[in-house]
Amino acid sequence: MPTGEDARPARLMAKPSWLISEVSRVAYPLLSDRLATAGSRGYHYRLLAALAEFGPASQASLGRHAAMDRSDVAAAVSDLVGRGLAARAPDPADRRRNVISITPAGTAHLRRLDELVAGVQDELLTPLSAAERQQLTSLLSRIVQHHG
Amino acid sequence: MPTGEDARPARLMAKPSWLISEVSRVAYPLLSDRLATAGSRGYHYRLLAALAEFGPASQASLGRHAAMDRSDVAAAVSDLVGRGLAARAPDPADRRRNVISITPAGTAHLRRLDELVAGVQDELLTPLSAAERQQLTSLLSRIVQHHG
DNA sequence: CAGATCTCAGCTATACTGAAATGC
DNA sequence: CGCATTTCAGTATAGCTGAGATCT
Repeated sequence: MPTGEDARPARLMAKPSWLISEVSRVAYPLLSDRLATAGSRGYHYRLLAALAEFGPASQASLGRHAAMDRSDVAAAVSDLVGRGLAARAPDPADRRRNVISITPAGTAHLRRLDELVAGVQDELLTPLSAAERQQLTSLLSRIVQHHG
Repeated sequence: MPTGEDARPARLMAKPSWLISEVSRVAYPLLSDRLATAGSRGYHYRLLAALAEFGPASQASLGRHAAMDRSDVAAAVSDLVGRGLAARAPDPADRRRNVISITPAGTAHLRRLDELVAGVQDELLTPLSAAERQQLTSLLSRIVQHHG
């Protein structure tokens, strides 16, 4: 094995879509492992965040806020309810719906997850200055908004 | 449903790791669908790129260059060989290894995939100027290099 | 012996699809 | 009727793990 095998094809290194997927691949286990220390996954954090910021909502509405599929919302909400972090109740005004709400324990849990997630940002963006992190966030936000 | 349900929790929108995964989620079907028009997937492009730029290599070496798992390399190489885009031959110097090489048809196919992938970059980065695209690429590259 | 390579079976999480039952 | 909601079963992919056989 003569030369460095960690080298990547130049074709890939020059493609933003490749870099994005590589950073995403780096970020995923960082986030996933941290959340796991609190017995949670990304879906749980996203749902709790949506519940905390937008208030009680149906599962369908929740899925739109948290950018999750209806199918995955159902399963993840059941997890949260099972752990006492959220409550599921029938909607008296529309009996097709469940109204999901965050519990006090859920709010406390979200705060804990917030700290874990903040730590991941620092770890992921270590090589960037504060100004560069802001720049990156801004550029990515515009891409996300455009494809919204 | 009073207010916009496309709104995302502020907690998420402020997290680079979330934005990265969102952009990655947008980019994936763009890339995947385009490559599918040529009967290929991301793994195929990455392998062909590594073969074209680093020359014939063992599957293990190929996996390191293309950032792929040994297991996935085996399956994807079999795909390429089956389509005549790569060749698999035993290494006379080390009989544990297969030497994988790109064929002329593989080189031609790679050129075609290159055009498709280039189109995806434009589509993904539509809202950004040329300078901003360069900036984004640079920031992402530094993150990737740091976590290499 | 340790260590590398290849193959295969299987696993997890994300993301998604289809269908059915229920209700507006 | 059309449409929305929930639930369940199932699919696909990327990425990864473990085990075993082979070879250096």
